[in-house]
Amino acid sequence: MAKSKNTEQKIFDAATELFMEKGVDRTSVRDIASKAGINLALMNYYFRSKENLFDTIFTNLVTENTRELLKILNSDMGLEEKIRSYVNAYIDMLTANPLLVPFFMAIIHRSQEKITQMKVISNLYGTEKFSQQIVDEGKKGTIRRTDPSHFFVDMISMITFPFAIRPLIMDRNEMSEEEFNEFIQERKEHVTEVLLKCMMPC
Amino acid sequence: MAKSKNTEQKIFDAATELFMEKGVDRTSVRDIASKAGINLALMNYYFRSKENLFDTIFTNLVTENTRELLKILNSDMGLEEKIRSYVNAYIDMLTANPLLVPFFMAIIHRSQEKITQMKVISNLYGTEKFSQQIVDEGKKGTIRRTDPSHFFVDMISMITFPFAIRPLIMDRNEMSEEEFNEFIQERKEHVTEVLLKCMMPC
DNA sequence: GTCTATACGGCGATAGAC
DNA sequence: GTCTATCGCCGTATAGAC
Repeated sequence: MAKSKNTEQKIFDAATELFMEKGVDRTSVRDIASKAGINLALMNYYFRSKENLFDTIFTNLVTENTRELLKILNSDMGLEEKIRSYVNAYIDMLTANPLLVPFFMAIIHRSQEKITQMKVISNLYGTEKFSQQIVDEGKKGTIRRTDPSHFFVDMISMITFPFAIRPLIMDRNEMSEEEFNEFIQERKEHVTEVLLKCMMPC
Repeated sequence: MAKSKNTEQKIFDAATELFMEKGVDRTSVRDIASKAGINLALMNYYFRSKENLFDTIFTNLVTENTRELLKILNSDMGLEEKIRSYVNAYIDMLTANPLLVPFFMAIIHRSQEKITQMKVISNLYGTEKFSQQIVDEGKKGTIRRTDPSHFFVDMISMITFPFAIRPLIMDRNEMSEEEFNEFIQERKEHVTEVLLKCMMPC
C-alpha cells in the first residue's frame, strides 16, 4: 500500500492526458502504461478495465470543471452581473484546459447513453434559478421577454464552440496559440455584450 | 466492370452511415462489409484502406453539404437577407443530416492535420465577401461597427452547436425527436433575430 | 470483379511468480 | 503491489482460386 496511491494517480494522470489528446479509442492501455512509467497489468489492478478507467476520468473532469460555473448560475447575483461572471469564468476555465471541449464533443458522439445517465447533465444544466430569473425579469419589463432555453443555448454555444473548432480558426486566420488566446479573451467582452444587447428592451 | 459501380457505391454508403453513427474508430471493416452485404476483401479492392475510404467519405460529405451555404455567403444579397438565408439553409441542411456536426467535431479531435490540409477550411470559411460587407456597412453607419471574425463565429456557433449537444438538450428538456426538431426550427427565427439585433446601431 | 482463406500484428485482459 | 508471460480476440490487409 506504500506506493499505491502514487501509482494509481500516475495511471489516472497519464490516461487523462492521453484521452484528451488522442481520444479514448485511439489510446491503448499500453500507451497509458508506458506514459505512466508503470506496467501494463497495473492498469487492470487499479481500474478494472479501460472503460472503467475512462468512466472515472470522465466523471472527474466534468464535476471538477463545472463546479464553479454552477455556483455562479445559482448565486444571487443580478442577471447582468451573473451573465458577465459566467462568461468570464467559463472562458477562463476552457483557456486553461482547451482540450476539454473537443474531448467532450467526441464523447457525446461516442457514448450518449453514458452521458445522459450520469450527473453530467445536471452539472452542465443546473439552470432552474437562472431560467426563472430570465422569465421574472421579462415579466417585470426590465428586459425583453426571452425564452430561457434558447438564451442558454446561445450562451454556451458562443462560449464553447470556438474551442471545438480551434484548429480551423487558427489555420484560417493564421493565428499562433497566443493569438488564438487573445481572440478568445476578446470574446469575453464580445459575447457578454451580444447577450445583454439581445435582451435589451427597445 | 459490370457490378463494379454498384459495389463501390454500396461500400461507400454503408461506411458513410456507420462512420456517422458509431464514429470512425469504432467502425470495423467487417462491420462495413457486412452492412454493405459484400465481402471483406472488396473494401480493399476498391478503396486501398479503411483510412483512405474515410478520407474519401469525409471530403465528399463536406463539399456536398457546404456548397449551397458558400453560394449564399458569396452572393449579392444585402446583409440582412443574406444572414437570414444562411441561417435557414444551414439549419435545414443539419436537420436533414443531424449527425453531421457530432461527426465533424469528432474528426477535428481525431485528425487535425488532415482537416487543415484539405479544402475543408475554405469550404466552411469562404467568408471574404461576407466579412467585407460587414466592414463596409459598419463604415457607412448602416450597422454598428462589428468585428467580422467574432460575428461569423457567433453565427456558426449558434447554428451548429445545438446539434453537437443534441442528446443533452433532448434529455434535459425531455424532448422527443420531433420536439427537438421544433426547437431547432424555432432557432431559425431566434438566431437571426439575435444576430440582427446585435448589429443594430443605437 | 468477387470470393475463400489466412497471415500478422496489436488489442484488452488475466494467471501466477515474486 | 508489482512484474513477466501469455491467452484469445479482432483489426487490417493480401494471396490466390474462380
